[in-house]
Amino acid sequence: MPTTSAIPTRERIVLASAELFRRQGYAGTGLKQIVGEAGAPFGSVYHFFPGGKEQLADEVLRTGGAFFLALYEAIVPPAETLNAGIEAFFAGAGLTLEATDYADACPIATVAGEIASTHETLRVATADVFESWLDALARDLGTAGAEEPRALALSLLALLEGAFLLCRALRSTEPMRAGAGSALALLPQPKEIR
Amino acid sequence: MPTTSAIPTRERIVLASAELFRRQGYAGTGLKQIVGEAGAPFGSVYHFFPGGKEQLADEVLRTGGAFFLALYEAIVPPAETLNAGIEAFFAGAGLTLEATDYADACPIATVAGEIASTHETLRVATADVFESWLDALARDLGTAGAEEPRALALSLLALLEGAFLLCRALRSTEPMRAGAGSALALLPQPKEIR
DNA sequence: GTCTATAGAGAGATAGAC
DNA sequence: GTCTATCTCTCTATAGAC
Repeated sequence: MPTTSAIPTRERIVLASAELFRRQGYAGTGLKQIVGEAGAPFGSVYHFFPGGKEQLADEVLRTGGAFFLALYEAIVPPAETLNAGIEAFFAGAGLTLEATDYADACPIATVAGEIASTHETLRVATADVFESWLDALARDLGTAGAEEPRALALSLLALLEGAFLLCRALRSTEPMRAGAGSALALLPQPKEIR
Repeated sequence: MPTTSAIPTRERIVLASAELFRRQGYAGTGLKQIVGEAGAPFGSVYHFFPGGKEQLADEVLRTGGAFFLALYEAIVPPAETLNAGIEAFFAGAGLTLEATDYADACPIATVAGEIASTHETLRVATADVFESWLDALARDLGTAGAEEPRALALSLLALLEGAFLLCRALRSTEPMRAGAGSALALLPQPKEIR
């Protein structure tokens, strides 16, 4: 262990921003709070992100989106069946909500809602992230035999996002469990003898 | 410069706040912007809402929730079948999104997401509103023969909320149409006469 | 390059004139 | 009671010391 700092300053800023943005939103999170949480000097934000808060948020949304996609890829495709994979993903979402006192839900939804009509470049970033998720989900749905993979992917993602919001507002995982049940009902049923 | 106004100052403030909060969120909307939009003097906010921004937001969330519930009651129960009512409600949501350039979605979702972990009194307000909607929806689902009305109501509301978010981010009504299709698939099928 | 100090704008909130 | 003027605080952003 030659040197001290484990995580570089730039990365600490991105990680702290990701956590705060998803919990408090974009406008509700100040750069002062971010550098405080990251243990970084204020000027580092503009050293690493000359475009300021908006450039930082853009990168946070895209990296958070990529991380969530990787989580999906690690859980769903390796599962024995698509149903089991989707069920595990919803269950994991509920566990994370409980473990974080209903703070950590979708990494981009809170920001997506508040900036959709006001910050066009960030809106595009959220759209790109959602499309990347939809592509992966539709791919797996098609493989599993869904007739309209794109439409079903949209519905399943909407179910998840809506359940995230309701769970946080109601402080309960009941909406996530209900959403999981409905998700399974919408999936193409595994081939069976009829 | 008008000497009198048809709508009282207090109501104009609430209406302007409702529009701005749902589009820009709570932290993203300033009181200065609200009174500017409402054509009211700044001091009126603290005259009518001594509790400041948070008291104003609490009332905005609750009145917006009641209005949306009234919209539901006006569209869904009078419909010939529950399926037709739900379909009409989703269709209306899509039309409103298009007509407002994807600005007007759920009246409380944007705020609900950003304050869930930071403003407990507002979080309770959003929870109360969601529960009032769920009660009405579960009531109608039970009447229509759903086996688990509460769980299904949660899923349908999650579908709607998630579709709202995706529509705004993608600037398309495709998620709302997909959500409507899935909503109908989840509903209890109308009894057949034989 | 890293970090501090501060500028300038705008926030929420308040006091007091009328 | 209605409305104006201003207070203090915090925000994003920048300049410059080290």
